[in-house]
Amino acid sequence: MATKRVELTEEQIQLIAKALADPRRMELLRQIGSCKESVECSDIRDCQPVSAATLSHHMKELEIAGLIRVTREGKFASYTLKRDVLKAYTQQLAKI
Amino acid sequence: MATKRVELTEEQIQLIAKALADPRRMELLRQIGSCKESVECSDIRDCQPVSAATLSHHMKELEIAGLIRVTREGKFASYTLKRDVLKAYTQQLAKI
DNA sequence: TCATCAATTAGATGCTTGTCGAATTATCAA
DNA sequence: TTGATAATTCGACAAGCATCTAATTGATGA
Repeated sequence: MATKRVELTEEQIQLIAKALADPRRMELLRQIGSCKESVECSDIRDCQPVSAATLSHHMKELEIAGLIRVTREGKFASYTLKRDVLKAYTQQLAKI
Repeated sequence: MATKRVELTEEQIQLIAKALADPRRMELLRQIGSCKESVECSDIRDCQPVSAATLSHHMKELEIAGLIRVTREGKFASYTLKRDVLKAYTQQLAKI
């Protein structure tokens, strides 16, 4: 899927900036982004020394910021990077 | 001055991400960036509803992150955006 | 139906941080 | 030298947040 143009509100920009401010979330986003397709929650838990509760919390922050899409199948959750949103954010910053 | 290539360490990336996470600092950076040349501290105080102490604190954070350069002349301080650093950050993000 | 497992939510805790007023430092003019 | 002004630093406080364990929800297989 080609990334499409996204317009970010000021509120979204702030949510994204905050989401990226935590090192763990930055790392999570990188891991998700490193995969062409989606990444399963359990795969991430294997790599991050953090409780399931904390991981869930961080994923929610990334989702609220609009940086990832969460899809659930049965018991399992998986995540994909929304590249168009990340791109819109970097372009917004570059305009400064 | 042409912006030159800058390589950011992981620590610097985190400092920048944190610096951008506060709405007030984001606003400050925009104001500084909106000026071709440097911006005087007093000009900023006129626009931001914040105490001198708080302003000084934020400027220090931006400076530590490497996003601005602070120059002092006599009693006065002025700030310039380090565009090469900001650019390096956005490029780093875009690589995700 | 029941036990199990994945993920989320709830509640608590300790650390970080944005903010201010007051004190301090540094500069300049009279 | 003294007084005024610009900026920073100090000390304190409240809000926010990353983290955990425990409890809950939801799905699957026996």
